[in-house]
Amino acid sequence: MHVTEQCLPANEVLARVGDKWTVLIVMLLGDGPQRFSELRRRIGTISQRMLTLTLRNLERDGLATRTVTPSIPPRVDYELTPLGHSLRGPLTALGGWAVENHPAMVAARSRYDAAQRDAA
Amino acid sequence: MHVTEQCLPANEVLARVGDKWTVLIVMLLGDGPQRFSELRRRIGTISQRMLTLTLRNLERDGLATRTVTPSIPPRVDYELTPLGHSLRGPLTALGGWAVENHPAMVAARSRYDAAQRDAA
DNA sequence: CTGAATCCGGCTTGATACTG
DNA sequence: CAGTATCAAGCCGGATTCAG
Repeated sequence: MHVTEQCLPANEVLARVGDKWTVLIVMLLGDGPQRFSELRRRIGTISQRMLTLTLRNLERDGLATRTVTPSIPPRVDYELTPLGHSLRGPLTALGGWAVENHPAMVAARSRYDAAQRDAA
Repeated sequence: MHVTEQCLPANEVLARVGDKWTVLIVMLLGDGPQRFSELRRRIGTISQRMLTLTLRNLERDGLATRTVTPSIPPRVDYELTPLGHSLRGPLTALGGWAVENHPAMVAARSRYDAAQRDAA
């Protein structure tokens, strides 16, 4: 099996999960079901629009469920599906790599940029 | 430690690696050092511009090295650094999840889109 | 062969205002 | 409270052309 064939779905998942808010929200939902406003408050800087869009996409991809309680005021809870929970494993693995090697990447960038400046 | 703090570097790495070509190129470079034209040929559909940009970013982040052989015609080889190789582990883990669960995601999308059409 | 420079279309994100 | 609609801005990726 060629590498490229493995990479098509892998890249699609990465592109999907690599957007600005998905990882954060999946991890927050890992703590258990939560309301829209609770997620909004915990993230702090996200716009209503992006929170809605990201949650919609998670629902669409079968990673989360959306439960509406028709009360006044209305209440909507989001929860990871088993599929969504299963994503947390590989995600935390990559997260572990990130926290461990992020300093090295930042350092490499500084060196590279410094070298570029010297050349200029 | 809050989840959000873990997620900042994690998301940065994912955003970096979630672009259109990085994963594929890292995996191809996993086979060993390769020339610019060889990568171009193996990928097939990538533009010169994006191959150059992606490789530059890999070099900048310390994930790959760029070796120029000043001959005529010039020859440039790219190779993963130890840091780059260490990324392959978590990457293949997520890749495994992707190939395993990609069908489920596609199916979930179809269901969701069908439900949306019915509602309309 | 490898890569830089330019232009351009599209998608993603964000701010703002409005609704049930 | 939980959205939807609209608009503007910015970045990404692709095609093309030129250069060492």
